[in-house]
Amino acid sequence: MLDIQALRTDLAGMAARLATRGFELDVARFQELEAQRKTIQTRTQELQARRNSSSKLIGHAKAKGEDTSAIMAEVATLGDELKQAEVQLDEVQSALQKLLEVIPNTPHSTVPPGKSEADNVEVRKVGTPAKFDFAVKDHVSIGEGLGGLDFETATKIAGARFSLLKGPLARLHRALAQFMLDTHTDQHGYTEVYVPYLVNSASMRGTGQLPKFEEDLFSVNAGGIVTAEEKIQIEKMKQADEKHFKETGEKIVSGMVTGNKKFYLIPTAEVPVTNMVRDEIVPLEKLPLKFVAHTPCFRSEAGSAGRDTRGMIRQHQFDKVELVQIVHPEKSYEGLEELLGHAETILQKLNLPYRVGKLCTGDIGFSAALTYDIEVWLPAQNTYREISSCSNFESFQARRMQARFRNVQGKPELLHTLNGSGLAVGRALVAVLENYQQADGSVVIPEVLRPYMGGMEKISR
RNA sequence: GGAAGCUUGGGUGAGUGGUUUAAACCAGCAGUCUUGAAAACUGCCGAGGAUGCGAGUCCUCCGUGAGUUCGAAUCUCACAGCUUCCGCCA
Repeated sequence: MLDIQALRTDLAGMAARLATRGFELDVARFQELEAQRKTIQTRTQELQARRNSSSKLIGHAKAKGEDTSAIMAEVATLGDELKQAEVQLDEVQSALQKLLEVIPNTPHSTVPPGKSEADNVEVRKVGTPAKFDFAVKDHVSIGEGLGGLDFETATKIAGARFSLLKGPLARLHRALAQFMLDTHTDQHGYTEVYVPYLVNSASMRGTGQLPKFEEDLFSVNAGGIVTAEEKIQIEKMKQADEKHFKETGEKIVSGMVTGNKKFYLIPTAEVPVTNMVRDEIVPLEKLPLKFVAHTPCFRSEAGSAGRDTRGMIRQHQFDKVELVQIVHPEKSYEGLEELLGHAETILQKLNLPYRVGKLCTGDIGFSAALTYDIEVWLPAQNTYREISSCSNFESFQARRMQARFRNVQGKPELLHTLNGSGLAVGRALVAVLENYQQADGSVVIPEVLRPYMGGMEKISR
């Protein structure tokens, strides 16, 4: 969420910055709502002040045993007007909030201008793709050839966009995750955390997935899956009950129909980990906070029908090791470079060729101010594919979450949040299979992973 | 799933309808004293917001949301969370 003060003081400037990333801010609407808010808020507060002082007078008078009927008659006339003003204020405030919640972050000044993925800027290329003296196979053929990758069974169990790993390949997948976690905790100073995979809507709101991207998420209702029709039915029953109790004045008994609790499946560990500091004031000396978590990630892939349908590139469920830093605002860009380096280390240790790119204004995510993508070389596709995305969100998420620290003056100030994949485990597995494949269909295990594979050097049929 | 209790500024915690503005203590900050530190003493010390050039004035917040009232931390209802016990369970 953007700073509403920034919008009030420099609306045109903010609109211009948002325009660079292709977002058209409804300036007229904002101004209209702001004008309304100002009028209504001032009037509401004035009425509240009058009510408060009159009520206080009644208290004084009653204490002295004086007659209060005159003041009470006067204050009684305030009631309706005040209630109406409060309702109006509430409406305009929530309209403003709604408008604010769907405005993306402003890009950092160093973000290259551009419209799409094609305008992203390459920062560096590391490692050289190996030359193969045989026809390379993609990870699907390699995995199936080794008997360790089984999409058919996964489809039977769950459906499209799921995968099933078996034997040494399942272990290799686990080895990758373990290796990443150990590297980040032992060498990069991150604290490992284990977190909930289901979160509430407040957490999704905090990191920016809600309210705008609900269709990308999976959700569940505690107490069983509830269909849309059932939901409507429950809502009707609730309303009928409420009406009944209001009309009759009967007491509502605990255990009557109540709302179902909704959980969202995390699309990334960013959500639970970053929300650790939601509504917190972190002491200055605790900064920076650096957390690493290995979790499954669940994405509906609603907008990507037909894309990457072969293999395990784009799945409804995949594992990821996520790096999160919660830092002092002055340290966030320093932190981003550091975090990016930590993610790169994994690829270097695995000896996988990759390149780093800076996303342009048109391709950058909703909440991010600056994003680096790391793409790993996939020989079968003869191209680099995204395996990590490292972003600085500045105070955008912190403002939504009210995540703050106490500055040297002792005043609460918004933190900056950063995160990046270190790395996507499924895609790392794909990269290892394809880059380490041999002519006979076997796959050599990268040296750093062998301790996690019981010393195994190669996976063959 | 059942029962009981609880939820108040960074922490502990008083506060059962108005008489002052949420007491007190701890932590924190500043100062006095001291060669320095500690102790002691003095003062400051929740968050968000409106308005104003400013000093200031005002509003909101006692788990969340409704309600009763001229007036609610306090009364009523619902929900959430925590603690303990019972049941079930990996």
